Amino acid sequence: MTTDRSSRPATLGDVALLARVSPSTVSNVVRGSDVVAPRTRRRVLAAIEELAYRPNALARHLLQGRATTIGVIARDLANPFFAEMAGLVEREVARFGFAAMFCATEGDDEREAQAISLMLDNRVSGLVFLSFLGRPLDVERKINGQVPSVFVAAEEPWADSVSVDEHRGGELVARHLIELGHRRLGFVGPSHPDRADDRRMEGFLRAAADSGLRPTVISWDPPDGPVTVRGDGADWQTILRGPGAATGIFAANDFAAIDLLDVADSLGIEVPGDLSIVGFDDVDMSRLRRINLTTISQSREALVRLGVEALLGRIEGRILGEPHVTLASVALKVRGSSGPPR
Amino acid sequence: MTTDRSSRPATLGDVALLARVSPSTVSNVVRGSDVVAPRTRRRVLAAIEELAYRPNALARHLLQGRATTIGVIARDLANPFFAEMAGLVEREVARFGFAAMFCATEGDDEREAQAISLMLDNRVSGLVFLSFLGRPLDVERKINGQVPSVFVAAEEPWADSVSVDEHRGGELVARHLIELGHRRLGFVGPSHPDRADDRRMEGFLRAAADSGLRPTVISWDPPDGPVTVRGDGADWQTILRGPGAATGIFAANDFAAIDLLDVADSLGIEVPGDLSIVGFDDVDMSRLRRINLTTISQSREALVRLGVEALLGRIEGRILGEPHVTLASVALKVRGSSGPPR
DNA sequence: GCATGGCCTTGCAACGATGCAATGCTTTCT
DNA sequence: AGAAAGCATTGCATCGTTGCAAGGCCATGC
Repeated sequence: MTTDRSSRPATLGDVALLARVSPSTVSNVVRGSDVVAPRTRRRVLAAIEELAYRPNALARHLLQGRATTIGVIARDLANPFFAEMAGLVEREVARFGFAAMFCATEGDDEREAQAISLMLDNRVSGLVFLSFLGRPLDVERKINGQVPSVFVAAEEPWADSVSVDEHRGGELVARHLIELGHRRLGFVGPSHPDRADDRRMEGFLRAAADSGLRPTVISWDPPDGPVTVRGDGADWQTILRGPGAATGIFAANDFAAIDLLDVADSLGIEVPGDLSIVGFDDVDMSRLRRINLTTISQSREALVRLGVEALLGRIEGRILGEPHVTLASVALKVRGSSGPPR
Repeated sequence: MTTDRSSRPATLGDVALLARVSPSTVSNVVRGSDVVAPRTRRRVLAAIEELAYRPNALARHLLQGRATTIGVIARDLANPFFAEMAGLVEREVARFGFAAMFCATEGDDEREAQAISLMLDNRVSGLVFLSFLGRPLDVERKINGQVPSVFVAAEEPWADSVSVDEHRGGELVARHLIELGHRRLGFVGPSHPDRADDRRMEGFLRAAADSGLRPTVISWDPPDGPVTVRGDGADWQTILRGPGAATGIFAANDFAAIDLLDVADSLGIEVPGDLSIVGFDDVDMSRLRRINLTTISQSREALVRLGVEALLGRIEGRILGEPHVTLASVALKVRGSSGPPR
């Protein structure tokens, strides 16, 4: 009746005692088995109510060898693109009764390794990786097929992945800029062999080459911290200033693009008058009038939904066999940061 | 030697068998007890290595009655302010060996209740709430003193909390605008009795009243979704247009401020010429030249650090007694969105 | 009146780790 | 040589739940 102030939470046994049945019967009621007689069930339910009993997930999971928990590993939660996706993953898996553990690695391989261990130790049922990994091979070795994994907005050959057609996105950007009349193109972004950013770049360069253009490229090693532009001065000079300066630049992601916008502003370069900028991701803030960034949009909801679907399929054994890559579509969203060159 | 491809992860018993000792001895080695003889320890360590043994956290936690896991409950991970803090909480608790579970409630009380149950069922050692709750009383009843809890960037009377001096922040904004020469002030923001936003407003109104001013107030009920401005047209007319229109507006948080900026842009109202806008939080994007928002800054790192410190203190029993409120300091950061009225 | 069957209910052995109490094995001292 | 002491190792009960096999009980049928 009154809330029980006893320190220890009630157990199956406590309920059984109060309802004058065996623990097994209580267990049957809790799990909704249909073998329990109605009047017994009612008595047990009353006892459960009275003691505010809740099953101990740890015990259940121990017995079943797996926790109904999904691990989410993101590189950088300070980046709203991934933060929002992390939230979406949690929402999506919660629909199927899974809890979500998470870790933001901030590009630190050490932390990432620890996080994976921690999650494996807790016997998570599956892992969702948002964005790419530090040392993918180490991670593969560590996970060693023990737990179904899926990469969202990234790809690794050894696991399922859901990503957008990065290559095509890059192409769309190049075509857009070329159609506007730009001839001197540029690319800025981090460089990760075989990963998303590089594919965006490849698509961009390929389409440019088809029109006989060779964009200037500024790329940098994957940062240890959050992804920003802030390269050194020399590079910026070649791409932003001087006779050969680009008039249309593709930034590998919206944050790089927005930072670039900031740099352009500080140098007195007008956008889109002097310089057109196109990003990739279509993060929330890109639609603000003050930013108004032309960009490639990808549906974070769709990515996450597809990713979780694939993961649960593996967990439940519905999906078997080789890793599978799901591609979601991309679309160019023209806003105010791109226009014809002067 | 070679990686073991067996499906089942190795257990204490497997290691014991291989090392020809008892499970207890393996346990002693794993837990770093000093009673084990060096040569035995070496043999056990070799076996652990060979089988790639990792202790099953579920079993350990079951025995100890508590998981070394912290639950993080945020209202809205799409809001970078909270998303970043969630990441910081995870980083901070990881330093003490805790894993982090999370849930983004998106303002849905139902989801929040479920999330709390899920975390209690998993026997988390503590809960961190980022921002306020849906129905605080229900939550209190639910948690019922079972688990130490701390509110970060929010306050609830029944638990420890770490927040900034919201009232003083509001004051600073009012003084700033008044010093610039503004006489027609306004406030926009969500209204939650006894919570952060209202305290910001109170501080603002109080300081304004001290100068004989009575700002226009537009507030709205706590949204179910993300926090944005997007009120209806009528309200905006009174505060943004007409003879009594405000020339200096305080928005309860940076997102509201940035949205307001967007509205002002769309109406052709110049900032800061026609209208000064001041926010609260100092989120990352506020420093962008394109946004350049005058705002009240609070250190998210400091808030999280203090919050986790308090929580761990409770968990370890170092801190006892009544709930404690820790206040962190705030500072006005003057940028380009505020200036003297025309 | 006793066996048969059908429902419910219950005992019991796991799951993988922990920690105490108890054991075994040396070694040393008298 | 025998006993005491000391150190290293091990048995065992436990944590809260699950699921199977076995048991109890009642009513029915012959």
